[in-house]
Amino acid sequence: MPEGHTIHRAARDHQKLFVGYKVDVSSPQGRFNNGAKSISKLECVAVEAYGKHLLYEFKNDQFLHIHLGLFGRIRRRKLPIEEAKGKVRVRLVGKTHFVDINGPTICEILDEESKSKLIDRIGPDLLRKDADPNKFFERVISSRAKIGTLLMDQSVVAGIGNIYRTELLWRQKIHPNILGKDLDRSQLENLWNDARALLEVGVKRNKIITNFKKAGSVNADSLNIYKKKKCPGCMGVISKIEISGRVAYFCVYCQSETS
DNA sequence: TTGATTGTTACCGG
DNA sequence: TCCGGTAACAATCA
Repeated sequence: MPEGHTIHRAARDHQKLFVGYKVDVSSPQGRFNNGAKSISKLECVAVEAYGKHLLYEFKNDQFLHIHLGLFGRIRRRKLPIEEAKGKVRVRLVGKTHFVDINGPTICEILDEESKSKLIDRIGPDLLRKDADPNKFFERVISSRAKIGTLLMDQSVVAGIGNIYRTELLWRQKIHPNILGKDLDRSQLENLWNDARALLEVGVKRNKIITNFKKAGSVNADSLNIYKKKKCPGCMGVISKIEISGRVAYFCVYCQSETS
């Protein structure tokens, strides 16, 4: 379900719901990853997103760390509590609302030290003001890996997932198989700026939108080529390849393999 | 029942 | 050390 925009949107929303209040955190199925106990009635002092990781900070330097993985979902409802839908692994109960989290790959309680370690291994996050794009440029330019792989590597740049990868590379006319070291600085700056702009739209609209043609026109879809057959640019056939275990789409004509 | 899916990590081999 | 490939884990739906 999530790319970076989903997590940042949740962080902003949950900040309003939980910060300053005592929140009950429990795992209805008793399944925190590291076996830690629930957090009970501790004041929530911050909710932050780092890439696709969601961190709730409580008093006494306790952190609830959530990663939704491929299938995770977040449901937010007004109190009173309703019966859990599906397999709820984490439930947060605040003053006015409760939040159920289904299917995360990670749901664990961290201390300050392990939280710092986590943040250290996450690359610059497109949606954070403190992100340093130079770290992204340097990693890519010195790498022999494909740009299609690097964009999905969250230690290189945080927030991009499989759909944005395809759409970004198409918008910038870059073939996913081009190696990082073969790209130039301006291409990387364009990638960074476009990625950030697209993710910000995603946060605002709660939807991945990479095609901004007016509704009513022939190509009014919100995506350009992801899972599509025809390139809206040249009307050519869209190709598929697997890169880092996920399917990437590209246009042979618009995205040249030689940079 | 099978396959696909907006993700990540550990481990191994080259 | 870097890079690619594979398996494991998570949950739901068509």
